[in-house]
Amino acid sequence: MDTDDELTIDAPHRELLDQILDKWSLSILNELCERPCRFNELRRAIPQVTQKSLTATLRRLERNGVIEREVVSTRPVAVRYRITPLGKTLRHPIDVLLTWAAQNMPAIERAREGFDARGEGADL
Amino acid sequence: MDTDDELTIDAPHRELLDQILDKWSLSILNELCERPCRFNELRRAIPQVTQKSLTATLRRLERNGVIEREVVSTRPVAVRYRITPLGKTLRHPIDVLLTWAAQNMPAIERAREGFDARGEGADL
DNA sequence: CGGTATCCTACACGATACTG
DNA sequence: CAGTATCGTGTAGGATACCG
Repeated sequence: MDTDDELTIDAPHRELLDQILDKWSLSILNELCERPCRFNELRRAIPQVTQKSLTATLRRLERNGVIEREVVSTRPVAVRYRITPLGKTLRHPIDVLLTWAAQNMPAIERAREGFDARGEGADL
Repeated sequence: MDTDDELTIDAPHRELLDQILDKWSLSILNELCERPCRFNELRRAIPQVTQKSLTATLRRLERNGVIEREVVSTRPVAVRYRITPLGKTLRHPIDVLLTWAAQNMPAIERAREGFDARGEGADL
């Protein structure tokens, strides 16, 4: 437990994590880890996301090399997104994160209630 | 590797992760995992953060029960922040994340260059 | 020292309309 | 189907000043 970790978080790391842990990326990656998806499949899988945000997020993930965009020139066009080998290396970190969230959600909720009951952050 | 993960990301999970993986939380938690810190120690450790953002982030982390705030009523007051047992459970997820970032940064940078060179996202 | 209180601005994000 | 274009808004977060 005392792995003496000297990991720091410099700007490039922060920027990278911002691009991959942002509002929609986690859901998209989680989805694409299970199977390749077309654009509208993703929309249905993540109903809250708008076209615009989905497009933007997909582009960003593609730019970072974690997903791939393949255009099938049928009629009408089909576009299929899939995870890349690099993207697959994200699966473990994401799983760890989601598992943590699932396991600790109750404790977090209790903590919030206690905090809020004391009115220490009435404006949060 | 085929753990058949059916982890989904519903709103509460997303909200929770947003509060803990946001711009400054990772740096703060990473710092507090190593030692308790006073307010201005944290500012020095993370020079880019402003007072306002640091205060806000600390409050949010406190609300979620992952850090503790102890006021030492000396003259002038001292305030010491420390990680809680619940917060310590975050160390592994964070380490996994930072390790991933460190290991894959070069690959990501190459992917970005390739993408940008093709001009596919001239406006990103 | 460890914060609040204001003010301000960029940008993330949603809503809506249109297109090859 | 898979986007692009345009507009409008909320708000995260920086700059600055002040306080117990």
